[in-house]
Amino acid sequence: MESPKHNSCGTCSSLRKTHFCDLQKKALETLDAFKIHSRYKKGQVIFNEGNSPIGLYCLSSGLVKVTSLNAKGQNILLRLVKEGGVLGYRSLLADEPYYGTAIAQEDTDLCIIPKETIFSLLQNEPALALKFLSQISKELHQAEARMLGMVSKPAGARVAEALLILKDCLSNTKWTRQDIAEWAGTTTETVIRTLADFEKQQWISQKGREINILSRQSLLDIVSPEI
Amino acid sequence: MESPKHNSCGTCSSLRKTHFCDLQKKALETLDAFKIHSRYKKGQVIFNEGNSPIGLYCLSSGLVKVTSLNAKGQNILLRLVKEGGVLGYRSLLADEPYYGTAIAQEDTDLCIIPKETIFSLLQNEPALALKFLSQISKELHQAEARMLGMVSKPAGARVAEALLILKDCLSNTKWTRQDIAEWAGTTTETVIRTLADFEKQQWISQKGREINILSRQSLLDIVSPEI
DNA sequence: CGTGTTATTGAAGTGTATCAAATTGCGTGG
DNA sequence: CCACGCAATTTGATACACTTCAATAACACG
Repeated sequence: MESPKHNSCGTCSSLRKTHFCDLQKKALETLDAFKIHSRYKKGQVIFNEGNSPIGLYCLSSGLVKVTSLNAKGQNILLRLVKEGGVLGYRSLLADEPYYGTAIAQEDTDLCIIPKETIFSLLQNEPALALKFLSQISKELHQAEARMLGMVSKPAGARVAEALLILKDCLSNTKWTRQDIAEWAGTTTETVIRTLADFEKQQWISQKGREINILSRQSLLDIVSPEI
Repeated sequence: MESPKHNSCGTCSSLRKTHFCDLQKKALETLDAFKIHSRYKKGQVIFNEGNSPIGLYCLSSGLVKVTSLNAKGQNILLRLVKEGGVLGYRSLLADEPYYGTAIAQEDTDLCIIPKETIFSLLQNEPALALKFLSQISKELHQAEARMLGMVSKPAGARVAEALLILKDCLSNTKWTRQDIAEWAGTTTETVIRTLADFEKQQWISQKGREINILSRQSLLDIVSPEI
């Protein structure tokens, strides 16, 4: 693995994918001056439910999942963040404790931008604030859409959706049946039975724990059935 | 009914409850210059799912509900906005069409702030942008918490929650069993059976279509049961 | 090559949806 | 002001998708 070349945001390979891509040199230097680079191994916890945010996490590589405990004591996968994405901004901006736990799903490189730095940037860089506004607005949409799905779509459709999203996000990650269940808001047993069903329909194939999508369209069809 | 004294935001009775409360005189004058006052009677549609946002709605009085159609064709109540609240900002900021329909639940007075005006304000008033960031972040939390509840809490708990929220929001509004069902993500029949149950437990009383909460604590207990 | 984790299968139970039909409450116009 | 008619509410019976629990099988990892 190459050594982390994170002396400067300007040379970060993920800069162009981040919200900070359009910052002027001077603002980037401010970022550089205060950010703290950090590295997490697969499985390590980045922050815990209940913690108070100390800053914003910006991923330069890897994959992080944020899960939250529901009323039945099972975890639900709230979001996935990959390189170029930001993590922990919701709680930071709302000035609330984290309500989810962030775990490195793969080896992850990230920078922590201290609270004061990011708030100062947001105040001095209107374009940056607007980018955050736009992103959170989109996530709010996704969250509400997902809520609608949870009450109205059968488990099969939610499993299909989870499959597509997880595969899209990172296909080389070893997603377990439980990961799928946590996204779909159901149990592992239901996921297994549903996957067996999908296989019978020739929409996917399973060898061992691997899942291959054979007909993406068929899955999409049951996610959003055309009336 | 008094005539709408909406010549100026500075004299608006709801100003202090809005995100615009801390604006300097000059910025308020900009708002005044471009805003359009409008009035909706109970039941009237303010915007429809699929429409493109033309501006931001700021309520000076009344109550608006935003609902969205789910996969089974039933409506789900997404949010309630009362005086001082803003409406339609999510789609505006994300630059997406509305995915919900806004209906005046009561006679409503509001001002439409054109898209250009609000974006210009957000760029020139960092504090305003931060307020919006904070609000949307909180709503994202609520949406995700609600999603967790939808998959993990039994219908009874969701009905109790809906009761509390709808009553809190405006107790003098005539909420129907269907309104409750739309918030709880269930059917009117289940709501009725659940309410009958609550009445038997002496947590509420029903006379005709009226519902009175007798023991708020008991309802809270089943919403978030202490383990 | 064993040991713990993940996956699989089966049977039983249950919370809710669904459908249909009766009843009540409420606003409206005669 | 009453009666009418429609909408909202109520109740019952039935169905079923999904969870839950339990026990076995396959896999991956040291």
